[in-house]
Amino acid sequence: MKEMKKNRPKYMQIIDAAVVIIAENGYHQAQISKIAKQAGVADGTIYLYFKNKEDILISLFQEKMGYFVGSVEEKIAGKQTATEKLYMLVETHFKILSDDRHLAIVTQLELRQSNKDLRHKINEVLKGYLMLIDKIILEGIENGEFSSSLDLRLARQMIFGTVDETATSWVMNEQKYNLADLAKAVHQLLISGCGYQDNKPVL
Amino acid sequence: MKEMKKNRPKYMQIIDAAVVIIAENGYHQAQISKIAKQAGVADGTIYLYFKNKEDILISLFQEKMGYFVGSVEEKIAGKQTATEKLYMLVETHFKILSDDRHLAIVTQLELRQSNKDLRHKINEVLKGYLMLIDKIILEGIENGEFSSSLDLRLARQMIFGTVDETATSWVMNEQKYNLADLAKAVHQLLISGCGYQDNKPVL
Amino acid sequence: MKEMKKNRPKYMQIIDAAVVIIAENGYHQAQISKIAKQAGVADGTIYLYFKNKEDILISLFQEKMGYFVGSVEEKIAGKQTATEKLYMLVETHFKILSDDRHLAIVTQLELRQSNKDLRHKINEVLKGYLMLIDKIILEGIENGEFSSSLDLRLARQMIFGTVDETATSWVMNEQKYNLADLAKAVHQLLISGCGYQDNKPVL
Amino acid sequence: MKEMKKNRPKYMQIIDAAVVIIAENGYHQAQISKIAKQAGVADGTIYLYFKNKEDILISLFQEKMGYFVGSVEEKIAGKQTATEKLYMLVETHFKILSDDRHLAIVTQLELRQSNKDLRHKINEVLKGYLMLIDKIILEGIENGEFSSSLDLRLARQMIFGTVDETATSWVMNEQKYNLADLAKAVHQLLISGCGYQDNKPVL
DNA sequence: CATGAATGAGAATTCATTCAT
DNA sequence: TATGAATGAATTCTCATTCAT
Repeated sequence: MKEMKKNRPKYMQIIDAAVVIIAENGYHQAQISKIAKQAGVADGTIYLYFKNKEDILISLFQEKMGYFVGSVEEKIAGKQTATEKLYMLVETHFKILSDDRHLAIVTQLELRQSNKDLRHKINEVLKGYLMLIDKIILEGIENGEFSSSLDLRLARQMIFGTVDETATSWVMNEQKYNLADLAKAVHQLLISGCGYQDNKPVL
Repeated sequence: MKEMKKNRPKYMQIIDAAVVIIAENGYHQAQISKIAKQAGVADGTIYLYFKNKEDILISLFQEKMGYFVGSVEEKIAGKQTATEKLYMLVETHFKILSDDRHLAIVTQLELRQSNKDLRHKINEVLKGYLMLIDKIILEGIENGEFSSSLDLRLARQMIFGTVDETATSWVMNEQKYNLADLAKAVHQLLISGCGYQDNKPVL
Repeated sequence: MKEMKKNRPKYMQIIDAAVVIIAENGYHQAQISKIAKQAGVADGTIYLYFKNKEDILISLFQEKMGYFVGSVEEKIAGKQTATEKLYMLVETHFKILSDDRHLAIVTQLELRQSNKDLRHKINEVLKGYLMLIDKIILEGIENGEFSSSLDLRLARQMIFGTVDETATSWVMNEQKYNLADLAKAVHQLLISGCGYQDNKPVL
Repeated sequence: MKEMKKNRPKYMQIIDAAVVIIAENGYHQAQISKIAKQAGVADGTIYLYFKNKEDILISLFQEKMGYFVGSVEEKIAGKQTATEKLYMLVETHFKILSDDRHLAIVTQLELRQSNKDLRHKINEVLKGYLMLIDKIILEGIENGEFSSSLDLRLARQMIFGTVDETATSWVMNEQKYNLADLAKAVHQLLISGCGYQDNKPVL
């Protein structure tokens, strides 16, 4: 039944309105009435598509994170090496945020203000993305691109932590510079670290 | 005037009460009345030491982050190489959080629920810590330990992002494993990255 | 026009659905959408048969109270004395409620939660029943069965108040005992009161 | 702790304000803000004395019903016979309602619109009053004033049902006549019933 | 006749902050 | 200094009713 609701045009209309309103007003100033107005529907209509306010936020995150995972998977598909795949992940991640500045503000800053419950639910959704990272790491280890002594969890946390922190800093600096341009250098860092190793570019 | 207040015993008493209350109840359930009760003072008394609720949280972060920076600086002092210094930073960071589980919950989870304004102020406080990281990176580049092509900002974001994400995951996993034990592997990752480079342990 | 509507099958279908829904969910949880679902029609269809929600409840009460009055009149018809007629009234009243536990809950508990306006309208409908009681009392006074000093209104209020309170208590006690069995004793009380008067059973 | 609150003047101030507001606006139009304004306090102050809106209503009923029971007990104290005691109960009941027309509206009409939960709680409070009735009935049976074949529950339901219905009718007729004047006749009815029994006044 | 998606008004409650004592 | 009773602003969600199909 909910699947049906998701396919009705107002479902995405409301989610997109929520992204705009939260980005422009902040999480705590994003009242349902504002979102409804932005979406061009009545307040009550929101509740035909979402159980409550929290449900809007989780759905928002699900939809957008689904797009993240889908986009990355698509970009990765044609690549042969884990190194190249990791690059596509970083690039795609930065690209999507660059292309939708509202979304960037919402995912990097505003949604983190949600309470613990919501954050745990968001983390569940995030798992799909983290598993994508894991797959790349394991592939890299298997084919000898990556160090065989890598701790999967720590490597994943470095990759996600670095990408996320880079994106957050960019948003907090009001997106003044070009995030997408950083993909190459970030990727290089993730592959080779800070240390001097006769570093040749990896790509 | 504030300096004077800081020296009065109730100042730290209230901050410590805030850490406990926020850790145990969550950011949004940490009412002034609860903090006052925990601190053993009346609600109104809090306002003799802090301008408002936000001021408690910033002060809390300042005090604790000051301790972070101080501790790391102390540990670093005796080390010769940037590599060693980076290790001490990671180790100390993890150690402090391991030793004060309430503080870990507050800084890694709860305080991030604050609004954008407060987060910007917290970021100001964080700068002292980030500058410490910068100093290590620059030293590493200068003496040839680190790659000369490092982008200072990105390297800092990788280091902080990785350490922070590792700590946050640990807290979200209810601190089930030993965070301090991860310092070595995390440090290795930061120095050498994921890539295969005939990886020898760096320490 | 309304008469025509009453004859269409969906009219009673909706009223019966309302009885079930109100009995099972309570007055305030008996939404139009639930009643419509139970009746097997669309929400909007309800408004083809009833002006508004209040109109459903009044109509419900009218239909059921009409059945009450009709049943009592029928039972009374063959009886000679006012005493016997009063007995038939009490017995029939209890019998109808015993036979339809949903109806009992609705009339004794749920419908009383309606607002003052609706209650006044319900009282109008109730008048038909109260007039039946009046007729019995007057007949009793005329033929010497009842005290000639009876105040008609007070006697009516005692009879209705007693029967109603007995029924309500029975419903609030979850209909655990047999209401119909109480008819004789209640009737005796109404005729002879509490006082000791060499009480012989009146029937 | 709550006992302390009850003794602070604002406790009764709020309850009395609630009686006025509910009587004048009806149960569903008695918003907290109206009650607060009438009581001369801020909305939030209400919640220092009452857990929630329902708690105001239960407390209101408790306080007033306590006054009912207390008044009746006091009046009964000096009387010798159950017949006289029953008279005092009816008279006091009618007198209290006559003297406080707002209270009459609230208890006879408005409070009955409350939901089932609240009604069950109100019924608990009512038990004190019903036990008073029971005591009178039992005493009357023991000393031979009342019929030894009385069913306690039914007799109680007749007495309460009659008094309550009489009061409710009076309120629904907008208190146009004098309720207190009816005490004697109602009492006579309760003692002797409708039947002709060479009825001499019982008092 | 029948549908059911859309509407939009309306109110209880919390909690940071104040200020008289 | 310290207290804690009082303040009052601010927002989600429900559901009777409508009307285009």
